Amino acid sequence: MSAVKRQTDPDVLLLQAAADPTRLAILRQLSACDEVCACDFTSCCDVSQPTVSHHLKVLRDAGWVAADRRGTWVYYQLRPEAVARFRQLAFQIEPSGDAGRVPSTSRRLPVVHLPA
Amino acid sequence: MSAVKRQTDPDVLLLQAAADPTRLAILRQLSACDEVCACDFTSCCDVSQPTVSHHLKVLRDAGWVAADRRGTWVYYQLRPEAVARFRQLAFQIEPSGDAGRVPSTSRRLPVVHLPA
DNA sequence: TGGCTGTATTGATACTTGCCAATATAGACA
DNA sequence: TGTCTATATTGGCAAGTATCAATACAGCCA
Repeated sequence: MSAVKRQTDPDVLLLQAAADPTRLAILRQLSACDEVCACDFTSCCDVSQPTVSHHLKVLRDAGWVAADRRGTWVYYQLRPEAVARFRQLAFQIEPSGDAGRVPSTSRRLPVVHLPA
Repeated sequence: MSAVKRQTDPDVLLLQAAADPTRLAILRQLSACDEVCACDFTSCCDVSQPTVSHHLKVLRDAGWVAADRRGTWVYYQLRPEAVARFRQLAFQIEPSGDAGRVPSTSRRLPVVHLPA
């Protein structure tokens, strides 16, 4: 039941895919270098090659990353659509009383009220 | 090892707390009404009272919500600091082509509608 | 005080997930 | 063809988690 519910909410899928230390490290790596070879994640994430491959699959299935095979190597990059959806989600969640206020710790971001 | 790693990254904790259908529903409810009684989540989330209480505890521990007891009832609300951190994270993850862009002035987010 | 209501915790269970070793697959090249 | 490298998948295990029933706790009121 809960498994069904979970799989039907794309936002939850997106969050779940990002909510892992290894996968968040992968996403951050992809933010820094726009294209990263799969073999490079093995060193940066301190896990075995099959584990990296597994996490990359999770990120692929969630729509976070796109894979591009060139010969033997597979290069990964962030999918802008997923990043956009993540940002929309970030702006959906806001203290209703504070709508329009920017906390001191954050950059000055536009407070956009997006449709559900 | 992974458990340790996970617990040491506050961003992962924040994401993990949000990456559950029930808890995301709670966060969205709190975005709509800035204060919600604990008893109201039972109906909106379609889970039992102990389960709601459990999820509220997870959100509390992650810093997402604050609890305010008034007599018998406990009212919950979003913590702006958590919302701000979540937004920072959302803008930290970006296709490298967008790096350094200031969102408030040029809000040309790659808003592409994702396929299901 | 006792009884009532709302909330939190405990205990048990089923499900999910992260991990690695072993293996399979894909492509390059001789 | 065969071998080599890079990547993906499988199988199994250990750990985590979502859930509810039962119970405990907190606060109101008679």
